[in-house]
Amino acid sequence: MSRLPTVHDVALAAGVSRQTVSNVLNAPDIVRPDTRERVREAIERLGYRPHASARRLRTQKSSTIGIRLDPMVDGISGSILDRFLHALTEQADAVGLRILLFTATSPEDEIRQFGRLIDGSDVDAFVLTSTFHGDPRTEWLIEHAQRFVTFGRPWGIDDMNDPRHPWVDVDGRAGVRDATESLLRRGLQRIGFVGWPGGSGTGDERRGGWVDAMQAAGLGEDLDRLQEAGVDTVAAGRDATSRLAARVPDLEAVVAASDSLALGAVVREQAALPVVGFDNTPVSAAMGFSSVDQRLGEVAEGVLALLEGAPDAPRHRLVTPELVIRSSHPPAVPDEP
Amino acid sequence: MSRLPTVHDVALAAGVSRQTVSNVLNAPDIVRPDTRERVREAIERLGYRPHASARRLRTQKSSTIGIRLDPMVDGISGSILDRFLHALTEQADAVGLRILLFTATSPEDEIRQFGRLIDGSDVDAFVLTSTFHGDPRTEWLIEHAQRFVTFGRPWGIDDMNDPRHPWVDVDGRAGVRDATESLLRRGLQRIGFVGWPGGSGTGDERRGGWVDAMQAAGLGEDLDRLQEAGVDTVAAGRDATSRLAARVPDLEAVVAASDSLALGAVVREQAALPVVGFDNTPVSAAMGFSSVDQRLGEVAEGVLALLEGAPDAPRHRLVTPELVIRSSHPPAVPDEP
DNA sequence: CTGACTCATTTGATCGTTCAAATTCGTGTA
DNA sequence: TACACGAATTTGAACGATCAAATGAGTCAG
Repeated sequence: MSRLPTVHDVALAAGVSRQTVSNVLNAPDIVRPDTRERVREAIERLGYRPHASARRLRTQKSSTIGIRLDPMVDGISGSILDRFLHALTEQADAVGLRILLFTATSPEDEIRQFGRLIDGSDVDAFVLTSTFHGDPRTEWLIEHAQRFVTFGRPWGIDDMNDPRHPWVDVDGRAGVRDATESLLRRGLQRIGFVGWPGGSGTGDERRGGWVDAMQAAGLGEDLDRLQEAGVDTVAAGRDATSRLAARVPDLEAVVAASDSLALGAVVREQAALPVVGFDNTPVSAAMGFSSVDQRLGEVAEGVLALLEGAPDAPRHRLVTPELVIRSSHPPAVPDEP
Repeated sequence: MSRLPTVHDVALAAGVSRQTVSNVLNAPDIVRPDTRERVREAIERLGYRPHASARRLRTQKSSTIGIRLDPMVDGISGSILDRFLHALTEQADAVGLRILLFTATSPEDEIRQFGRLIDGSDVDAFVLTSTFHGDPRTEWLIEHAQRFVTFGRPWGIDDMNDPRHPWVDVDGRAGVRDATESLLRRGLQRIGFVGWPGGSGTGDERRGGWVDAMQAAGLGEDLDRLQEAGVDTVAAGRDATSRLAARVPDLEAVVAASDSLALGAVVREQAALPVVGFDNTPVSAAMGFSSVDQRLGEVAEGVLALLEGAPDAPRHRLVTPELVIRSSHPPAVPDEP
């Protein structure tokens, strides 16, 4: 197999100079249409591909996004990152960006990795997942003037609108509100909520969606009695649902903060009650219960847009999730016209 | 922030030439110990990191492994790739290799991507997952003299020992045999198997492990009656278990070819029977049933070893999985001394 | 017909590293 | 003393692309 063709070879073949070839690739509009076509034809004919490393050396941009591959989280929801990664990879590819993976054992270690990757000019932007209150990583990145976007909003008081911290998040509140309203619209009223213990921003938001919908429906009385909480495992979901069902014998449905909790509810209830989960994981599909889908494609799109984005463009984006209705959902009531 | 230091800066600081700095990094043994130390000190002091792209341009090696990120598979088992990826990333990093992700919509598309990545000198080796009978991808890679390793053995007749096709796989047969023997050792005898429909190499191997163990225990009579099959979903697992239980009322345990099928069995049986799955996914942990762990760390290690491996080293590796026993397993019988 | 101006294209230099060949230095041998 | 030899180090060139500045070809007003 002979040497791969370079800009030089293409230039020779098309009877133009190196730079013109380069321009056809990077700034087509400044090249006269007929030359452009001739060069394109030569590129095609020779099967030329720009050498990524050479380009990166010259431009001093790696066009690569670093993302930490989390150690498998406990719950079933681990696959969200997986799907997000898939969407991100696909869309990044379309705009000429690559995804470089790395691992870390702690936030501090992750910061160490940031340094390594930046110093080696391996990446020129980061995507962070699973942000938490007082996250040292974002602070470090801001301090060191690195490009990044977080999937997950910052949970500090004022951080949400800090223009130095771009973020994309899913509007969990709206998602759970939708799910609850969907059940209300079908005539159910005693709708319980199984969530996470208070204090996690994400969890509180999701609970808030349920509260919103119940109150709007004039069912704001009994909300304390109708909710239970547990850590994000199937067992906790099952137990929480048990407690709830014991306290509210005429419970009509359960909305859960995650598919893990929802699966616990489903296992416990043996499909006697409609259950709605959150994340639309393969498990919800497999078990046939409804779930709120995070629309990770849109999240990925938002992340890339913010990474590229002009400084004056909005610095964050809230994606509205979508309720996916499955067989265990109660049948729809004919809509009012 | 000022410009990052280069070999030149380090050379100046240490009072040597560029090349000596380069040698300290790439061939330390040809540099005199005291010079070496002086250069190392300068590197440390300046915080120098070699520029990855420059190095790759010069050496014409990308030190990057391409791996396709599968579109989320249906079942729960999607997380295997996830965990494999994690192990691979971690270990690759340790030997100076990077992992580059890409996506593809079909094997043909994947082959197109191979071409793209090779032509752009983005990667110099591939890791393939989910190999299947008559896989066109491996053929293409062999044809085009590309370095690669598959996770999953080739299923063609003679391919297994083809030295041009290096592979690492998990010995599913041994895993299921172990699982079955573990139940036999605890005194159970009527152990059913819920597998995939015949014809998939992996599935047939796993079934084989169950057959092996049963026959070795002198229970080879009724094997046809004791097995059922279904596609790899929770629902299929539930239904297959139902059929099995209907036919074999005194069924004592179920061994399944996957955690998806196993979950179906668990849901159906409500923990009345011990169930053993395969893959040790988070779901098995969450639901508390035993499962066979693929030891993805060892698989990753094997993959990297084969990628680097000398041509005369063994061209494939079979990893023995490990049974993870959980609460739903029957209590151990005191071992014979 | 000249000069100013624009648009398209070319030329030389450069990014940071490593390869290959050249140089320097110390040491042992005839 | 001279010479060869090997080890340690240095020097010039190259990898393949893009940047910045220079050149060439038209076009139009004066």
